[in-house]
Amino acid sequence: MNSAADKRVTLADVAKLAGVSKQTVSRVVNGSEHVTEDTRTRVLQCIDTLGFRPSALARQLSTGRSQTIGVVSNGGQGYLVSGVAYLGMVRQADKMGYALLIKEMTDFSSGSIRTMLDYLIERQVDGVIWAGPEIGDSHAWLDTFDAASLPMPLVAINAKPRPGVDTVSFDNFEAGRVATRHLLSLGRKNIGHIAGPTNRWVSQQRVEGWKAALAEAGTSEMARNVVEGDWDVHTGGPGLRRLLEICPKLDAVFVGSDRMAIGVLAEAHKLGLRVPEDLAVMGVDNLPESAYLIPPLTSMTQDTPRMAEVALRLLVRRICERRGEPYPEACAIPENPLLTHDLVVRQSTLCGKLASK
Amino acid sequence: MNSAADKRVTLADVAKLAGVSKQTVSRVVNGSEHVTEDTRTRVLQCIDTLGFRPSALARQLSTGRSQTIGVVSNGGQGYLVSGVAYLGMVRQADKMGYALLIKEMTDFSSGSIRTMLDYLIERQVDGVIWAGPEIGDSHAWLDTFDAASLPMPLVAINAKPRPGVDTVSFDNFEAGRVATRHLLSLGRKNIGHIAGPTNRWVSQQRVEGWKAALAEAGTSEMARNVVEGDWDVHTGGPGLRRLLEICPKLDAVFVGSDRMAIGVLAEAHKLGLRVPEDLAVMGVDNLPESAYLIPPLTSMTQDTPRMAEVALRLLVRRICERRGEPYPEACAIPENPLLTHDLVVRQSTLCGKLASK
DNA sequence: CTGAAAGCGCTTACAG
DNA sequence: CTGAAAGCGCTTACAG
Repeated sequence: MNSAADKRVTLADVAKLAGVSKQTVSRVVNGSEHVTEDTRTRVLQCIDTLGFRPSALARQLSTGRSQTIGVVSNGGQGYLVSGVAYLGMVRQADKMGYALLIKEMTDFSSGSIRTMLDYLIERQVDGVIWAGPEIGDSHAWLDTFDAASLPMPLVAINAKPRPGVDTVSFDNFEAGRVATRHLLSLGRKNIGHIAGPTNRWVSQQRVEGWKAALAEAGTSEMARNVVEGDWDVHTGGPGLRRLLEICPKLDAVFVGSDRMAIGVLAEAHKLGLRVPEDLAVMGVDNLPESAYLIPPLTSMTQDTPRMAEVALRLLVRRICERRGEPYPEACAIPENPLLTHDLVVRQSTLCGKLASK
Repeated sequence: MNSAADKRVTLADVAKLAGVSKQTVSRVVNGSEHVTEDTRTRVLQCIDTLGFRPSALARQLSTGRSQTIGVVSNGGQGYLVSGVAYLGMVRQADKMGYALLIKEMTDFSSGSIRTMLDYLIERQVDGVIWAGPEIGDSHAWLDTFDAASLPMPLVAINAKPRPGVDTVSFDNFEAGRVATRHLLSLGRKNIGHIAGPTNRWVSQQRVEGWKAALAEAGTSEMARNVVEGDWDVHTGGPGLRRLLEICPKLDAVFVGSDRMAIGVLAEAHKLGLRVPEDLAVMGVDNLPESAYLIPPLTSMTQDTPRMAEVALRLLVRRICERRGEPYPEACAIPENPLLTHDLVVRQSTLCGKLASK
C-alpha cells in the first residue's frame, strides 16, 4: 500500500493531514525555530506516517542552489585523476554537503568545451572542478576565460596557473628538480629522464625542473638525455632502451611515473643491468606497490587525494564568496596553491657505498 | 553586460523577444516538429542573442525525470571499484544521456542505508548503482528488500546475487577454481591461498572455488593452506610467511589480488625462493603492471569497467521498464549476469620444464 | 501550427 | 507563531 508506485507524497499532503499550511511544514522540515513544540511534533509525526521525502529538485528550483558540484574529467587518460582523486573529492564534498556530478570529456575542441559548460549551467551546479589534465592547448580557453561569464565558480586542478583562474596543482617543476638533485647527489654522471607525454604541462614542468637541477650542477650537457613515454608501464622498457642509445654510459634515470619505472626495472633486469649498482632508478607517484618492487623504488610522493580536497575547499570558498556568505574556515585556501611532492628514498637509488658517502 | 551576474535568461524572455508563447519556444528547444520553419529560425536566433540555457532543474521538476543515476560507493576500501569502475560507468552513462551523482558511504548500519536511500529519493535520481563491496552483512538489507518500495530501480555490483535484486558480479567461485586448477596442472603439490578479507563475499567465493578445484583433484588436504590478507600490497609478504609456517613445503600460491602478489614476489625474493622454480605465484586482477613484474605475473583478468558498463545498461533497462518505455537494444542484459575472469599465464607460474609437460 | 492555463513541489517575502 | 500569495522555469494536456 505504501508502495513507491503511488504518487509522490508532498508538502501539501503533510500539511493537509496535519491541519496546517505547507508553510509550516516547510518550517519544520528546515528546522526553523518559529514553530510551537506542539505543532512541530504533530507535523513530524505526519511526515513519518506519510513517509514524506522533500523533493530536492523542487527546493533547488526555488532556492537556486543545487548543492551539486560538477566534475569534468577525461577518463581515458587521467588514470590517477579519475581514480584516486575522486576519493578525495567525494569525501570532501560529502563533508561540506555537496554531491558530485561527474562528467567526462573526450576531446577539447572549443565546441566540446562550450557544450560541457552549457550542460553544467543547465544543471545549475553550484561550482565546477575542471579536472582534465592539461594536454597541448586543451586549457587554452582558460587564457581568455572571464570568470564572470560563468554563473558559477570554477577551479582547475593539475593545470598551469593562469591569472584570473583558480588552480590547484602540484609543483612539478620542483618535483623534477628535487628528483634530479637526488640522483646527482649520488654521484651519478650520466643521468637520463623518461618524461611523460611532451604535450602535457605536468611533463613539461618536470623536464624544466630536471634541466634546472642539471644547470645548477653545471652538467647541462645531460639535458639531452630525455625521451618521451606515455606514463604507462609499457613505455618504460622502450624508454630505457632509447636512453641507452643516446647515452650508453647511462647510470641513472629519473622516470616520470612509477608505472613507467616498473617497466624500466623489468627492462633493466632483462638487460642484466643491476639496480641501483649499474643504474639508479626513481619514479614519481609513490604508489603503494612501489615499496615492494625489486628493488624497492625511490619515488616522489604525490598526494592526489589532497589536491582534490584542496580544490574542493577552494571551490566552496568561491561559491560562498559569490553569494556574499561567509565560508567555512576549512576553505581558507591560498590562491593557486602549489602542492609539493616528497622524496622517498629506497633501494633503487641507494646502494650502500654511494649512499653512505 | 552579458555577465553571469545578470538574472537568468528564461524561456519567457526568449518568448517575449521572439513574440511567441513560451510554449512555442519550448517546442523549438525540444525539437518538436510542429513549428514553422520561419518561427523556428526566429526563436533560435533569439535564443542565441539572449544566450538562453534551459534550466535542467525546472525541466526535471515538471517531467519527473532527472537523467541522473546515483552511484553509492565506499571509497576507502573499494580501490578498484572506485577508480577503474567509475570510468566504465561515466562513459556508459554519458552515451545513454545520464549524469552520475556520486555518493560515498562509510558504514553500513541500517540507519546510514536508510539515510542514503532517502537522499537519493529526495534527489530524484532515476536509478541507483549500489557499488559498495559486500562486506560482512553490509548487504543484508537487500535480503528483505522490496524493489517496489523504492521509487527507482537499483542494481548492485560485485555482490551476492539475491532473488528480487538485480546484480552484476564476477564469477569469483569460477575464478578461484580456474586459478587453482592452473596451479594443479603445473604439478604443484603444496599449494596455498592468500585470500582477501574473509568477511568479503568476493573472497569467500574464491576460497570456495579453490576448495572445489582441490576436491576435484582429490587433494582436499591442501584446503587448510589458507591465510587472510586485505587485498593490499603490504599483506602479501606476511601472508607468504604465514603460509610457509603452515606448509613448509609450499610450492605454489594463489594470491587473491595482484597487489598482494607483488608483496609475495618481494618476500619470495627476500627469502631466496625462486619464482616459479621454487614457488609458483599467481594473482587476480591482471593490472597493467603485472606483465612487467619480476618475473611477469600470471593473473586472472578482471574487466571491472565492463562490470560497470553492464550494470549501467541493466539499470537503464529497468528504468525504461518501470516507465513502460522500450529500452535500447544495448540494454538487453540477462538477469544477474556473472562475468568471467580470463586466465593469463606468464612466467611466474611457467617454468620451462613443468610447462612443457 | 500556436497559445492560455494549470501544474511540478518547494521557498520567499509579506501579513496577521 | 502561522498562513495566503506569488514565484522558481519548465512541460503537459487542452483548445483553437
